[in-house]
Amino acid sequence: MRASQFHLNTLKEAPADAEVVSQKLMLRAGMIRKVAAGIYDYMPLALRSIRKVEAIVRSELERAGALEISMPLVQPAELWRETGRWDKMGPEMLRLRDRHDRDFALQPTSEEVVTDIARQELKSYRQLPRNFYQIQTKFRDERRPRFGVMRGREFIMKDAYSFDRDAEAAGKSYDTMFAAYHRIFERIGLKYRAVAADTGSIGGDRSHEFQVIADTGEDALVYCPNSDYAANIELAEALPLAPTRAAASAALARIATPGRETCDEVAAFLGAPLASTVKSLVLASDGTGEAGQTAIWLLLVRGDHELNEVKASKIDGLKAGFRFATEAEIVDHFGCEPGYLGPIAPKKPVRIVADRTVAHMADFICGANTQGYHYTGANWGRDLPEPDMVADIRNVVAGDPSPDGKGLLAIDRGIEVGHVFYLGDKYSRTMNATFLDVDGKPRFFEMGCYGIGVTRILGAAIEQNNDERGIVWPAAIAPFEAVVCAVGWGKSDAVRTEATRLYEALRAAGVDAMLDDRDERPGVMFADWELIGVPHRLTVGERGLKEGIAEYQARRSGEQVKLAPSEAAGYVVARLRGHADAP
RNA sequence: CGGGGUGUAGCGCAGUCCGGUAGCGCGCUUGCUUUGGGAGCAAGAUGUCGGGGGUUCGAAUCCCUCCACCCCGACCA
Repeated sequence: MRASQFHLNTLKEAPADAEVVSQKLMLRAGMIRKVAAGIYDYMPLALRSIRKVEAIVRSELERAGALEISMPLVQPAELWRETGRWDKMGPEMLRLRDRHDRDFALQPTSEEVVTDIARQELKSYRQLPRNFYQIQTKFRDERRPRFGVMRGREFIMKDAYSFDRDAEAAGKSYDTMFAAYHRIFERIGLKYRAVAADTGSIGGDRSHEFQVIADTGEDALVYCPNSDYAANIELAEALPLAPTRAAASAALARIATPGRETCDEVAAFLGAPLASTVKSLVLASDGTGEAGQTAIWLLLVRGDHELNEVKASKIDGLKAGFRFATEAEIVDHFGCEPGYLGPIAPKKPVRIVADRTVAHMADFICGANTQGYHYTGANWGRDLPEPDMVADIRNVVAGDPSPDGKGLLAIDRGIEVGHVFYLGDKYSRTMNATFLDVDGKPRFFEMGCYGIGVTRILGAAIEQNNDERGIVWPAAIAPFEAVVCAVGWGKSDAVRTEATRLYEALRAAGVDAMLDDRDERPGVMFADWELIGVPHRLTVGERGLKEGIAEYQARRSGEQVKLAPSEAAGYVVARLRGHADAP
């Protein structure tokens, strides 16, 4: 490709509404254009990268035995009604009506349609296992789309669905896809981590997210550096930080703590460690109390810990859903406004759930359920009854013991770019999708689903790989692998000849190369290609040619090498393909 | 959905308080000069000032209303 024939449109300044670095850089590089909130044009540069990601995904999925299909973007409501998701999905699913007033949805995912395919196409166990995938535009009407392609409403996703005769076979399909995902992200060239993820209503332990490591990621990834333990913080088990409860040594005392409403403020005021305080969080679950009333819950975590809402949602009584209590409900049950709440003698009965660590605390500090007062020296069993329930309800923090007992946990931030999930018969059962097994009896398919956010990968790659000059693409998904910058294209026959020869040599060697023949000043060319993030650059100019050199520069390291023009193309090829004899 | 904010040229912004018919930088066009890190000079083009309504002799500016976008929160996974 020649730059004079290509479409380049770089900006010195990013649009003011761009928030994260990947969004700013993609806009500045002219890769994407915003059309509406969370909806973008993919310009030629972006589409080249997208196609490269897709090609890697395709080749690894085909190798894993998956078969590509394409399911409709516009899907009839009747299929979604079969599984109940027409109602459950809520406004995130964009709905539309056709001219006959029939309901349709823009696909946010395709379990219903693919299960419908399976129940019609897969009649016999002899046809199993089968794995269908598509790379398709998805639409999810996010309440707050942001971060460019990282959380768009319209995006490109690869979604695969496996069908097996039983759970064991489904486990093998899962493992196959798990391995394929590892190969995919290795080939793309990103630092990533596969972590155990929450399985929601399906249950079991078969769900992993593939997370690109980036400080700006929305997810927290917990891992143990000494073992293979890795989990999303939503799931990561928090052990009690003391193996047993120490004996009480202090007397209960009610202390005036005027205006100190947070654990931080109270600890500082009392000169006590934050870890000696207990934080009170009040939840409400509607319809689960006596006579169908709203039940009020008091959840206790140590002052320096945070509530984990996914874990809370697994407590009996909160499974059907919960919300934070209103201030009126809090005053009604505790006789006191938030800031001074505690588990000792609330005004009305509440269900008290203590985090494991809190259950092992002695002589702790908590609110006194009286405006302006806290207790110190509080002890379970002496000053208040044992908690109604002890559970793991907090987020782990770095330095916590690993659940596998092999060391201390560390935390990274990550961007979820892939998810593998064992579905069981959740969809096949509700949609009555069966095959005839070897014994001649119909059985429900055991299913798995596997997603990769193709467009999100671009954003994640940039979040992980950028510097003050712009994007630093991994070569495998860069829009171009190398660029030849011709300095003085318009006036020098020698430059034109040599730059063209280098470009042709790169192309002949299979390099996806760009020839910058725009006759721009060198600073303009360099700035453009550094912003766009092309990994390898060769510069040919009259000055260098007189000295018999072409200049190489690596985008990531900035390393510069002077080369004989005859060796320059080979040098780039060696660096790209990682040959052992690379200089 | 609640709260806050912003809409002026392709991008970044000033002008709005205090009404007088729109400007700056980048980008774009043409010419000349320049040519190894976002060139210089000169001449130009590009705006329904987010839309609609109102007040006024006159509205980017004041009032009403709608819309879009952004942020925070809640919600969702």
